[in-house]
Amino acid sequence: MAEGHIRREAVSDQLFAVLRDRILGGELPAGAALTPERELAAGFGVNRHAVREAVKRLQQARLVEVSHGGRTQVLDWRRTAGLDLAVGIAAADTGPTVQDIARDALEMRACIGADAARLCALRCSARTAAEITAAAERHAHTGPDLTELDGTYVAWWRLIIEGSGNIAYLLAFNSLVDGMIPVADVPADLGAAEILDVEAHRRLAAHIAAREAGAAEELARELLTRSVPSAPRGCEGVRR
Amino acid sequence: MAEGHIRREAVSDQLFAVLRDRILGGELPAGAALTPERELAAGFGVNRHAVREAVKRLQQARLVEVSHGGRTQVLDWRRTAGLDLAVGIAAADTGPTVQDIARDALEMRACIGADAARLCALRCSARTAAEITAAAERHAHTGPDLTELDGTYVAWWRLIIEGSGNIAYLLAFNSLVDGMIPVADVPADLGAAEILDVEAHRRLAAHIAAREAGAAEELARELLTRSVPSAPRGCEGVRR
DNA sequence: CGGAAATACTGGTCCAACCAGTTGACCACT
DNA sequence: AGTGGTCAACTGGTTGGACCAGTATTTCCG
Repeated sequence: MAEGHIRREAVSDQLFAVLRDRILGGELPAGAALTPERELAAGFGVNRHAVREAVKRLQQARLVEVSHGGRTQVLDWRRTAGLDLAVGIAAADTGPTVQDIARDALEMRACIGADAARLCALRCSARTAAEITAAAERHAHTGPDLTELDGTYVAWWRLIIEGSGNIAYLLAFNSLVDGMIPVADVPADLGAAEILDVEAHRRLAAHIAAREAGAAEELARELLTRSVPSAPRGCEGVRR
Repeated sequence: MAEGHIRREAVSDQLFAVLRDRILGGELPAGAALTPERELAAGFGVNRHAVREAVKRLQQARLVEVSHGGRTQVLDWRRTAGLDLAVGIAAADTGPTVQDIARDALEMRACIGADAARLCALRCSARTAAEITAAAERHAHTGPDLTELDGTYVAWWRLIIEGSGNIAYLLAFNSLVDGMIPVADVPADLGAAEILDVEAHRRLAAHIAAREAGAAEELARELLTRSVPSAPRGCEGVRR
């Protein structure tokens, strides 16, 4: 069972990744016309249906605009693409580095997590508050395995986000968790001070149970910003 | 030309919407097996490729998990789906109402917008700060047309978000703007006090230009929370 | 020259296979 | 009885070709 699973990636998935990276990398600039499906199929030596599946995904990611009969146009991803694309941007070799994206995601996590803690203290049921307390305790007694710890930690935060009653936060949380899996190094490096601080988790759970919204928000923000590198990055924000 | 253009939605798009709503509506619970592609094609009277394109989109939205040879499994969207799905959730007749989603999105907008204003004051270039000031002025002199006003207002906020240098914020902003278009009623109702307060926009731009991060954050939060209904919604947060 | 018709694209859909994995029933062997 | 292998019947993945439905371009007539 030690053997790694030999996963053969589907053709349309590979194609999607290639086209996505071309767009995010600037090789296909906004406004340009995407190569026609038939040409792409011929060029990559695959069937047109596979190309169509890939293009359909580009369309859903709002990276292109497809018009029946006309040409498929490349959109400006900075203006249209959604949060689910963060992982793809990191994958593209051009533009922001993985570290940049990771920092941004951590910043967003702190911002949303703090507000979710506040809302959770305001709105969650007593039962949910008890669950959060129990989960904090469970996390405190989790073995030294870092992967396992990370799992219980994420599960704990999920409870808080769910308790906030804000579905947008929940979905954004999903996007961040899912997108940061391939960038798992960062939490391992900087997150120890956050994940291992059992006492802070207990206190945050207590704040929520006591309905102390302000204190919960403050503590959550402090806890979540420990992992955010306060790097003096380039002055002009979003770079290409 | 008076006839409204009869836009024939693509078959795969309709199919995607139907399956998505079935999943979000709970008709296809998490863990259940999706009907095989061939059966779906036969049942809907369409070609299997159209079904495949729809399923591929479900997969990208992380609503299902497809395994070659095995059955396609329905996932728990509350644990996997990303922010781009917010609009779909509102469309499903079961679960949260459109008002719920709108409130959540407005809350998230306030949370991110405030932090983006803070970061923008800290990190944006002088040129960007000048652009933000100019855009605020431009917005102040925009005609009484509400749609037009909304456009300049969104454009102004986009500058601030971009100036924050956080790509995650930018993408989430895109998701929110894009997702709230079909729910445009809410801003029209409650957003007047926010959109029309030209003076506050000028002050916020000035705070950013003066690098007063704290003041910028505070004002942005106050401005953005005007539209958030402080409704005493159900106690237990995320409902099905 | 202007505008309508013909033409050459592009994406959208369909049919009919076949390849490639998974599953489970069945049977032979230990 | 339990174990292991074989095989048939699913499942999704891919291919080819054909045709429909819109759009863009060219052509050609008035």
